Amino acid sequence: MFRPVDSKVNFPQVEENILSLWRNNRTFERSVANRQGASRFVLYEGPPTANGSPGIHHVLARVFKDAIPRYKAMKGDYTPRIAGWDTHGLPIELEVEKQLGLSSKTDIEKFGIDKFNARCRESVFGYLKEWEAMTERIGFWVDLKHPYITMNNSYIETVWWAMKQMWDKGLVYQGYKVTPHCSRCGTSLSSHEVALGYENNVEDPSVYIKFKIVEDQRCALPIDKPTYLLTWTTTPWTLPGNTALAVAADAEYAVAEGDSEYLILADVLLGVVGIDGYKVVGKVMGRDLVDTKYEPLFNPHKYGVEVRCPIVVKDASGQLHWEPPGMGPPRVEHVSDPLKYPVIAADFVSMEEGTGIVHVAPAFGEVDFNAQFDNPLCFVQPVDLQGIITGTYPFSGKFVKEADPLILDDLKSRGLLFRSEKIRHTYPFCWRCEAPLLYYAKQTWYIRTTAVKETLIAGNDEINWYPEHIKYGRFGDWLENNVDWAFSRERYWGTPLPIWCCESCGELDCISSVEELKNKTGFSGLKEPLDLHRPFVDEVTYNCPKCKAEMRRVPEVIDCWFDSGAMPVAQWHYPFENDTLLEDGRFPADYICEAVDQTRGWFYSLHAISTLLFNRLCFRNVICLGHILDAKGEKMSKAKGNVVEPWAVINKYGADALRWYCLTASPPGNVRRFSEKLVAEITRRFLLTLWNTYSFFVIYANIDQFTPGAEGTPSEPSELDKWVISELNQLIVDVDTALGGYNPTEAGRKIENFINDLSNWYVRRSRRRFWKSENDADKLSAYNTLYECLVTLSKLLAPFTPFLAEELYQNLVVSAFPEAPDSVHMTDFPVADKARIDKQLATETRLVIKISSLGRAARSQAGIKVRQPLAKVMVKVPTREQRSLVKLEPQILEELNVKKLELVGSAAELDKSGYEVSSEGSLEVAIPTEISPELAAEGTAREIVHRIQTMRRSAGFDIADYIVTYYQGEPSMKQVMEDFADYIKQETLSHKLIAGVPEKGLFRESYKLGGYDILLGVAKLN
RNA sequence: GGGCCAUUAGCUCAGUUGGUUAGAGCGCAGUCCUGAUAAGACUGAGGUCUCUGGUUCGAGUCCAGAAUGGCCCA
Repeated sequence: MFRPVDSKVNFPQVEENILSLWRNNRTFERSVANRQGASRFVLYEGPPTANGSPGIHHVLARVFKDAIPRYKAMKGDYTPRIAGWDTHGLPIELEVEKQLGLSSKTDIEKFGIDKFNARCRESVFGYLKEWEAMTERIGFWVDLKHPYITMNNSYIETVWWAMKQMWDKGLVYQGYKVTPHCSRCGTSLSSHEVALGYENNVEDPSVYIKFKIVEDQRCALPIDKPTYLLTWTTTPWTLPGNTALAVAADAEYAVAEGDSEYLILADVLLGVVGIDGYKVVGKVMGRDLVDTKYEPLFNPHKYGVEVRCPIVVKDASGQLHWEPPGMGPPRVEHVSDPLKYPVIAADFVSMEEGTGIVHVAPAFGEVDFNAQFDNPLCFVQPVDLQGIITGTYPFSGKFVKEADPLILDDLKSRGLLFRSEKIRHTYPFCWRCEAPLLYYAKQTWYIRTTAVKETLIAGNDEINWYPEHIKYGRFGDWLENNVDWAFSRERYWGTPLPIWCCESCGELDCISSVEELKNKTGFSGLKEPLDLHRPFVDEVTYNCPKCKAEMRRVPEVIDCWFDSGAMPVAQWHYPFENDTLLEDGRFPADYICEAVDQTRGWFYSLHAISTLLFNRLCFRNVICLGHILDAKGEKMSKAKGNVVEPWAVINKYGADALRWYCLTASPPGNVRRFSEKLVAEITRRFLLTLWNTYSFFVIYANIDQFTPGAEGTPSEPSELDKWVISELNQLIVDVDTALGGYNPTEAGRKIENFINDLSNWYVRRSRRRFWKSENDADKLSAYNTLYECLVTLSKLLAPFTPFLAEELYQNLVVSAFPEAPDSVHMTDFPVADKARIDKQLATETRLVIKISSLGRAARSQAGIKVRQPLAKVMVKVPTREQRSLVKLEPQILEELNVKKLELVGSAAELDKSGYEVSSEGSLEVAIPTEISPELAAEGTAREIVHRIQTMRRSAGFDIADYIVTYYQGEPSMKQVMEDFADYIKQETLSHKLIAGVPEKGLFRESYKLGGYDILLGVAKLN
């Protein structure tokens, strides 16, 4: 006996039961352990940034992370899966700042870095609990008891080791980077924070400035009047930092003559700028303006500001680098007056706004800054980190925005301001304090990833990307445009940069382990218990190996992307432990899966770090997921209130419904719109269809005491059985192939189609076989067949809907075979028996289904219900398909409720009157519309059976209860009851049919059938 | 400003190497079937396959450009 199954099911409840079964039996651990010794399949879990509750997009990723290893485990691989948590980083700091009401770095330092970091540590743990609960509930099997945690000392120590490897290879250097900087908070902002603070309709100056040419190299400009290059800017305060002007080489520039001067600007922008009173007297190509020299607007020598002249050099690998790329203070070279700045060519010059000549200030803009790599430029920084103008300008000491009008006044007085207007545009502000952000070049630590660029690109060739376009698209492009990794952050809660610097001579030293640190001469300051975070490691000092002065740690921490990218080694505390890691199969990963934003995040940091450290690939296969939007296609955000809460969905529909949605609803790489409706639809269309088939099987198998695998009556598979078994084996092939190719979506869709066919054709056409009273070979075959389908399905579904699969398996297999593995997740993945795949039978059955469909359409057109038997159905099919039809004739006769099938050769035979025809393509199906009295009587009998069946159900009888049926009606009704007595008794499990008024108190109903009245009553037999 | 992806019915998605009349599910209207079914069948309404060019005997499919949306980077 199988445990009885109610057709009314509460999936969340079923899942909770399975969860406790797994918990009690330690099923996950055992499903891994029982494959020990087999070849390893490695999943790297990209550690979620534990700075908030898990959202629906996290569920999506975790479901994809789960499905593939479950499949591989069933295929026989050893698949330990380790959880991980990303615990460092700015998002966590910001959350704590908010909790504590702090708003700047000064605030944090006043509060105390030790106390601040302690709060960060606490805050992270709060979220881990929630993540663990979610992870377990959605059935993501991963070892949560032994996770790697990026803030652990052992993890940090490996990150230090990794850093030192790169240091020793000469890949770490200090350089400059332009970052969005908040002058009030005294810190850079991450791009994410910048995105929070954009404001539209900000009023700013829109000014045209003239730069006077002092040396004309190539284009023979007129010399009778001064000549000016006309530029446009919205940030006048950056003008003192100007050291170059950029033009587009291929664009045409106009030389316009005015009363006392010539102006040069892009020809196509003449109309936009508007230069009334000037006359175009010549044209010059941008490339011919290059190397023209002009006079600084504000000569830094004159205003006490340093001029730095970085030098571009070629390194050993042929790469160009801006000097100083190494350690130590930036090189300063004396440049004597007269100071002249150059015109350069650049591809960022826009021909859509401005003048086609772009003001370049390397201290203040990223493109400006990067222009130095192509051209030797001076570097002038007249603004400090508080946003105050330095030097001795007339506007020194002012905040940059306040200096704007003073700068313009000064230029105007010197005749260099061509025009001054206002503009409204979008500009970023600090989301915390609303100060305008300044793009500002600051010193930063870099990893020279460009040194291994070619290896990074070559390594990518070996990675399988799903979807494929990421490989040479988003990821490949990213690698092609590789720039050195700016990996330091001026923050508190992160892996401290393990670099110590001599206070006196500037000597730098990179530390690779705690042990190494402790062995330094003059070492002191390390407290127990050991905590490798700030401020504790900041206390550690030792003697400079060169000058014996004190070595102190540099203040920065490491970008948390470096933490997570180091997980292949750091999770194992390599090389301090697990030193065989690289050879024993634990590296690289076979599979990783994250969303598409990780191309520049984790996908890159993994790839880069493993290439830098080992010159090896880090992952072989990667599924790259698209983002989830709300039902309207809008981004989910707390502010909009359109965030889907995963718990709500899971508690209502269950984890399997959500999992199935994630895996099959749309291609994984696409953006998807999520709505609860779609999960509800999956429950109805897929899960309930399967459940009903399962519950149907259990109900009848228990009535008939079917025992799977029992000896006895030999079963004789019908054509229907052979067909569904053929489809089942084909399904195994398809699902296996798709999952092997990292395509759960296609695999799932195939399963969905099969379950539809199983329920809506196999079971529908087989119902009578289960229902009939004889226990013959045909019935046994039906049971065996449906049983095989359901058991195989439970295994095929295990990676997708692990709960439902387990429920089926426990009831259908474990209960009947005590020696079987005690979980579906410990079984072997089904192997197709290709001998049982009959492609011809599949095609033939498709044809039968099609003909049945056309037959029903013809009935519908004629207005004759299926319950009314008809004499025949006439079918026109191509000759070669006629034989198939004869073989499968019984299926058509029963489905269409007709007495015989007639094959005809031409349409003319069908097209006579008295017939209703329905056709599609070359297929034509016709039914006679005439109903003989005999057929009508039989139809009435079936109608009566149907009514009695409905009454049985309404009366609440059990399916197997025997009853007595009473009837009273007009003579024709009575006649039918008598003529079809055996049939009616058999179909309705009526022990007797009694003519007479049904007793009062019985369940009774009166009907009008074909114009005649009949009163029916049913009573349960004791 | 650059790159990648998407755009097929009201909604969610299929649509193979270019080849009959572009499909499914949901939703809507109606009819039917049903002692497994919260289901199913049939019919109907609903498509300029985002647009514009091009290649071809033939384009939803290939090419070019544009629009809209999303993501990433500036």
